[in-house]
Amino acid sequence: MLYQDLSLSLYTNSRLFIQLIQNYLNEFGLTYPQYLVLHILWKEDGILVKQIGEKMQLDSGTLTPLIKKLERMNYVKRQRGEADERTVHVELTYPGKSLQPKITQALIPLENQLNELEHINLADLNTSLQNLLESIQSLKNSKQG
Amino acid sequence: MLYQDLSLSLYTNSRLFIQLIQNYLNEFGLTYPQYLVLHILWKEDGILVKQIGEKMQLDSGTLTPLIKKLERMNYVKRQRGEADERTVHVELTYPGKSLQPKITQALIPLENQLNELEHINLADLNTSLQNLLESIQSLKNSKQG
DNA sequence: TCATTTTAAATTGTATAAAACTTAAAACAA
DNA sequence: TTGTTTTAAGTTTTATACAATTTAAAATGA
Repeated sequence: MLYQDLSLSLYTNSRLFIQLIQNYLNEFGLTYPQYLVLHILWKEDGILVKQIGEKMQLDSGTLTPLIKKLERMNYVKRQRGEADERTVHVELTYPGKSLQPKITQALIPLENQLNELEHINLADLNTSLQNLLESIQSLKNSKQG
Repeated sequence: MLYQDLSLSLYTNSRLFIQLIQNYLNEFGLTYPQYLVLHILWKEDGILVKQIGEKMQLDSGTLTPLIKKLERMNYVKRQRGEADERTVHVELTYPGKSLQPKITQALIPLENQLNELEHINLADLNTSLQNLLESIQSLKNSKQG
């Protein structure tokens, strides 16, 4: 029953890690999922809700209200696609762009703390989790076929 | 910025893994957190809400409504402590106990699927995540001190 | 003892998650 | 073309998470 322990480990690690990061996001009034959306946009601005959903594995049911919240905070602007009116492009506002260096700065202490955990190989763990994610996704997809 | 990828990996893996398990819990009308509480009680019946919270790293704000739901489903009974009236003991009912072999049976196909992922060492991953969890907890505690 | 502090649950309010459904637009197919 | 299907967002409902507060009981201390 190893997978039982694994699911519980993932569940608990995920929540506690997010709580750790959340400590540093509070001063900006951002939640972790909101921060993730901004993080994605800082790398690639103007993408569709659908594309954000693919990167985070979330659908519009979760993302639409979250992105509307970011819009009310004036960090992003939502824009209907002209060529395809079903789509919505999410673009950073100036305040949204300006947030990046501030948050990066604020997160440096956390990065330093985590780098001191020498007995943990973050790179290896990342690789293992990436492989696991692909396996889970293939299992989910194979159930549909 | 490795920890960024790590937090996203944990977040996504956790949710998708739970969705995978959830597929097998639907026939019992149970959610994953509800199943986890029952899983804990199957190993140790009659423990306190507080103790369940320590094992799952959740507090009464989450657990109280969840356990009340399990009580409405007639899987557990909540009982005020006699010696210490602040506490609440959670005990399995007969239907709650009877559920264990049924769910164990229903989860076998998932276990088989996961065992076929030979390129993933579940045991190693478990160990790494356990170490990570301890590190995260120590970081959280050190912030409080 | 009795006031103070701590503790275990419960409550309240906000923000996800996710399934199921709706809507409008685009793609497709006979 | 036009009827059917698919797709992208949005809406609704239910169930967590979690911070902050409240309540009642237990533990502590001068």
